[in-house]
Amino acid sequence: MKDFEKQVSAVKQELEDNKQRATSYDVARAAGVSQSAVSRCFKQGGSISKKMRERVQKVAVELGYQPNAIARSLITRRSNIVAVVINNNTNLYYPELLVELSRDFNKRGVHMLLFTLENESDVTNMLDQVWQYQVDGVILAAQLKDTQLNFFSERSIPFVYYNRTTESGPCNSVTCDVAEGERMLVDHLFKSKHKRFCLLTGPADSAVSKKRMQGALERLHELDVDDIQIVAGNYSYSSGYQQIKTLILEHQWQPDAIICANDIMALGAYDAAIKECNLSVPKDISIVGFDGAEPASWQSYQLTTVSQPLERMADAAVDILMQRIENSALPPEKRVFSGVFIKGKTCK
Amino acid sequence: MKDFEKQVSAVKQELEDNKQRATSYDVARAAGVSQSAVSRCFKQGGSISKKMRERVQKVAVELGYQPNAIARSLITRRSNIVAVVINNNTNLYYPELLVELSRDFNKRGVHMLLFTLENESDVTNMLDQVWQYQVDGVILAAQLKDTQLNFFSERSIPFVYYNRTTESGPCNSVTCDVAEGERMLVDHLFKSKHKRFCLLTGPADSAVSKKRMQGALERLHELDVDDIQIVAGNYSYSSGYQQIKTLILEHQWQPDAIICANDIMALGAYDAAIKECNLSVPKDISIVGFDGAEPASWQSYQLTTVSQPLERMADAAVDILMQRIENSALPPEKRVFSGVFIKGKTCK
DNA sequence: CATAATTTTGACTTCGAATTCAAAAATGGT
DNA sequence: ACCATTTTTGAATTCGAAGTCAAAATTATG
Repeated sequence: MKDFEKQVSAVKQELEDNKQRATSYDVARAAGVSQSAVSRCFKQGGSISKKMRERVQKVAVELGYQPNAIARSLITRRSNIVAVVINNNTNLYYPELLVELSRDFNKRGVHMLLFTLENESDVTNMLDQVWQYQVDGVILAAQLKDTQLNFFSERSIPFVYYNRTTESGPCNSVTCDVAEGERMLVDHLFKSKHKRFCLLTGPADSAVSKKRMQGALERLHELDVDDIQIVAGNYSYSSGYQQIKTLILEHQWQPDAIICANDIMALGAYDAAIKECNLSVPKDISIVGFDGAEPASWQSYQLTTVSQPLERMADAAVDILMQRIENSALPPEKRVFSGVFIKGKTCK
Repeated sequence: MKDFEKQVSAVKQELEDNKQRATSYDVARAAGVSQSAVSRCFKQGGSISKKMRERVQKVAVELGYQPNAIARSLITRRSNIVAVVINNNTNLYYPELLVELSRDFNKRGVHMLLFTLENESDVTNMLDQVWQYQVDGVILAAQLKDTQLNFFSERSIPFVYYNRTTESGPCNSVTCDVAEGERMLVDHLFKSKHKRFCLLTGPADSAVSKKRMQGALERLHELDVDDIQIVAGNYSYSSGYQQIKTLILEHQWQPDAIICANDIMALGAYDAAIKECNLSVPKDISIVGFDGAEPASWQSYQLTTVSQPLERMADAAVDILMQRIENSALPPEKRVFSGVFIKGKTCK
């Protein structure tokens, strides 16, 4: 056995005895080089000779060495971690979003720290954690107060608002053109002679719901429709079900079209209309949603809706964020995508 | 202005000028104490006088200081980060799981690094990242090869298998008693005189599907049923739809009961039976699933299924993992939960 | 072959918080 | 008021990789 190999296995033995993981110093010692050399060896484009690189790499593999990302982050001031914040109490369709974001970030060697918010205290906690963990950036798929957004700006942590934006002032955001989408839906309903409209909203504090309902209302007003009833749901299937059941059976007010703030509620409304009110969809009543959630396309439903281009929106969000991380001087950017009208079978 | 306040605002100014975030040294300097004191102040049960704590805290707030979690992790060898790995190409119901895990971990001040796997190279990449980021532990809601599991054991990274387990040898896992669940379903069908069974499986490489289908098969054999057809799906709604449509319309073999590897496929099967084959459920054909996914309970479906106690399972997984993180000497533990039979309306 | 130009290398410092240990301060008992 | 005991405090070290800079090794040039 050569001296070289002897040294390697000695170090290896020592690490095992002490149950320690290999550090760059260990690799250096085993390979008979300096720690700097090991570091450079793992750095893209580091100034290092081929011979040295091979030698170090061989030892690194032997010892199971991988650079400690924590230590690296400390000195480089780059954690390669981004926070993704989603709002849990809304039934908007986030699962697919997470997968999509994860795919995009991983491609760039960036990792996702996931935060799910349920109440206000979660928000402040999240802000603290984001700060403590030195995340490089944040994707916000949750509604925050303006003062909470300031938290990021003050600390120059780049962030992108997903599916939301700020009305006043600049910020990075990726949204779907809600007004346009709702217009398509309303126009479609109007053209087929619907007269009495019910709007089924999301939770009162949801800006997304507000935006969508407002979009629909505006168009309805433009078309001089004023037979409108507004009912408050909370994005969930059961809220859609209950609200429509109550509206029609108890309040005895029967719309000929229901415009829902999201797809899942629309499915609830659909089931209530059919099962509870003995109505036929779309003969007696039409129903539309918004999102393009998977179940909306199932045979039993085939909901008429506007589908958000989730994949492109996720790509855009990641893109915008990564750009600001690389170059903090870039000005804010709002990217707006058009939704796709899906002609289902829940409208006349 | 007192000397004290003067010093604080001087430091604050300096940080702002250099666009630096406050460190414990800055706080120490501003408060006229040592860095050690600042550190102790932020440590639960640190040996520090009330007066000092208040003084430091006041300055910390003033400077917007929060301990740098990265630096802390480096010295404490505890990142307070766990990796959660989910398999993306299966349509099992993970979204709720993520929310549940997130809630539990956050309660304990632990954060989730999310990994979604799509192919084999994602796995090796994930393993490297887990190692590099010094995660304290791992929740595995994805199928891994034995050699890949060894990666964790060799490095003594605690991990918990979710919804899966190893047959041979010990490991931490949280599962639902699949055999028992399938037995309930089969028995239910058998009692109501079903004779011809179709099993609709998940993807061939899914251990979960294998387990579930095997459970159903075993019980069927015990009951001396042998009129069984096995059809391969992939957990998705559309695979369920297509496979059942094809089976009944083209192969002209009509079962009187379909046992699906998961709920979402069962819903596809349901729709295919009704819309494509003009059958009535449950009069002509019965359908059962497994999971307790949300859409299965919707009025249009009301699927008969076995529901997994997701919340308790998530709690258990977090619990087991955190225990092993605190105390690495604990022996492995397999926790098995019973599923809950949900008598829907898709069975005679 | 000598010298200049270039590349490669290693010693040392840095990032920011936690911890050890000894010194200093506060407290208690008489 | 004195000494013993306990509690607080701060100086110094540590974690592991990356970057700076000067020394050493290599290559190029006349």
